[in-house]
Amino acid sequence: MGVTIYDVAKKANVSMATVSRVINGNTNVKPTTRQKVIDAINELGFRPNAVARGLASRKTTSVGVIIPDISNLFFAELARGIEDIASMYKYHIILSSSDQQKTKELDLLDNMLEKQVDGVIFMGSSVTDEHIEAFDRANVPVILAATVDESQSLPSVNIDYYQAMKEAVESISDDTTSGIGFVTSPLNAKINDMKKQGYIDALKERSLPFNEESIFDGDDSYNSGIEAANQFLSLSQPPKAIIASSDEMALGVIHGAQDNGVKIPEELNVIGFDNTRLANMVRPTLTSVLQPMYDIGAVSMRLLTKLLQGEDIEQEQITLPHRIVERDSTK
Amino acid sequence: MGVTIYDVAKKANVSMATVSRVINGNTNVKPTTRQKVIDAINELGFRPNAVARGLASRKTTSVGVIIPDISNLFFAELARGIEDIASMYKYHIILSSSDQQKTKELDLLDNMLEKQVDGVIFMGSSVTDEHIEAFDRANVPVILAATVDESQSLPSVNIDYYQAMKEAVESISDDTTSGIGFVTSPLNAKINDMKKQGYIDALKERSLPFNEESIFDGDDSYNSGIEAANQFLSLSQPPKAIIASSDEMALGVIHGAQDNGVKIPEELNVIGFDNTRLANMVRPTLTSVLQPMYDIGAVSMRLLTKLLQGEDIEQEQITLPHRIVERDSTK
DNA sequence: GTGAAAGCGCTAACAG
DNA sequence: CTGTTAGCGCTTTCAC
Repeated sequence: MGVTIYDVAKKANVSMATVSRVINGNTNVKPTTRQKVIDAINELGFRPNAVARGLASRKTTSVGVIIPDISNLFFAELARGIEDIASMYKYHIILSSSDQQKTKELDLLDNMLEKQVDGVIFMGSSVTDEHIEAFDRANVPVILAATVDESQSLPSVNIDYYQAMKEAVESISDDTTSGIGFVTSPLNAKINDMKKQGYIDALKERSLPFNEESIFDGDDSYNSGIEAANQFLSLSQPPKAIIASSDEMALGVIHGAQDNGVKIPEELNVIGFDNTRLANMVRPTLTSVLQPMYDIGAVSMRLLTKLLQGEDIEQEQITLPHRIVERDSTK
Repeated sequence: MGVTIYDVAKKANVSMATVSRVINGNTNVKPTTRQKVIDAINELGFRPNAVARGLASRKTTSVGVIIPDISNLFFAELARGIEDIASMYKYHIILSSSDQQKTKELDLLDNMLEKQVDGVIFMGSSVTDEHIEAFDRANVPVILAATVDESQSLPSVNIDYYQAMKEAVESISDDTTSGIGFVTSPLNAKINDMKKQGYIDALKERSLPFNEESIFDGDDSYNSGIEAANQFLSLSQPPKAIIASSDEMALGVIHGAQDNGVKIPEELNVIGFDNTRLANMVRPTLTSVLQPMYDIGAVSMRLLTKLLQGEDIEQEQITLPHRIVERDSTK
């Protein structure tokens, strides 16, 4: 560029300190002086250099966001939540996808810290001791969004996955004979484990059958939902309901079942997870466990701003409400 | 933090200049010295400060990305392409959603420039003179991704929207009596105009009827697709085919038609645009115009790295290939 | 092959 | 209310 705070100072016949004050909205400047400076800024087309400011102030007003995959609907929605609040508080987002690979996650964190981000929002499948160590060394606040850490030592924003899943199972109408299938995935391993536990406990409470065949390990894709349906329907005693840990897999289940001539919901109930826009884009429409992705992102970022600005925090581990949105794929 | 290049220098008994050389892989350092420095770096847990480096070198290795809406499947995919190439070349991404509002776009650009980004990738609905001016003042390269600018003065990456749409119309089987409907949206106005022109020209060539009723102005949402279907089917002479400018709207069209008891593709052909994952998640599966979103992002970023590193550019306005992926919603 | 020194553009005491 | 003066941590000539 070229034009600096110093050029502005000269043009306005003041010191650079005064220019700095004007730029930063410091009130201790006489209105006339302020105006002189503002005029000079406009005439010169001066644009403050945030890098220099960052070096001097040790604050960059940018936060790092480590996300598994930005092209995934679920995370993209979450990212939007983060972003909206960030821009509301004048922060910038440095965004990187990790594909949930630990080395990549750790590398990204390091790179972001080199860039002197003021804080980090982390989304990942599991939080290992190595992660915790790295977060500690970071010296800036790190928030977990839609990510659980068993040690509970980090600020985080989640829903109660265990309970949500349990309710999903309970929402299925009574019929004590046949079982309920569950389609899981390795993505977000920790969270899916919690869902699985909720699923198992709920079955137990209802004295419904459970065995290894009750669970299908998908990969979070539509196609693995189709495979799951085929698998379940080929059992000697097919389940009367299938719950998938993502909407996309649930859509696959619906279509897979329909391709087998199974009527939904009459012969098979299907429940998805996340209540993404997809839930409305299928016939029958999909009953799904609403997980407020956007809000998780927004609340995470808000929490981070509080941490950054030294505001009081009542609660560092936040649990947002979930709810089952009933549509036509059940009952 | 605390530990600086200076601490490392002291510990290794060299000058900070030498440490700097080691960090930057400068070859003019004696191997033994280099090793001493590296040891010191590790012992101290030194992490270079990219902000200071940015100030001194006037390069930040970060690029700004202005995107309409990161939670939109189409753009999210594009963003992933940008990101993958960026990280391959050690650049960071500063990402912000503009909602295609001009003021926001311009503001974001300004903010990013203050942060001294080395370049910008811009996605937006239309490129006005004001945009061009702002891009000029930027003093860093700006690339348009999936965004057309009539003046053709900026580097850009797109497909041939006009031609793609024309081919979509041509792909519909002959039947000279009834017309073909088009569902458009204000999003990406410029691009949709080109599609519209391709649509109109193709109709003309096939001597198919065209009037105002042939076009439905949607809003890019699933629901507006449903409305479009209702609207078209209520015409005295309903079209025998409907093309939507996005897959999500096309899905709406399919379901809207099916809800009216219309059989697809027997009674109505439907074609979407973008060939997103959605195209496989409907019954019947959706024929769609493949637009390589990921590639558009990747190629844009690659182009930017070339510009940034002074590599030779053969072509600044890149047109990527498109293609119609036929599925069960047509013929 | 290595060191000294001068900035990069701005913030932040500290005076006055 | 305003100016002076140090840095922030690193890169980059220019010497030696």
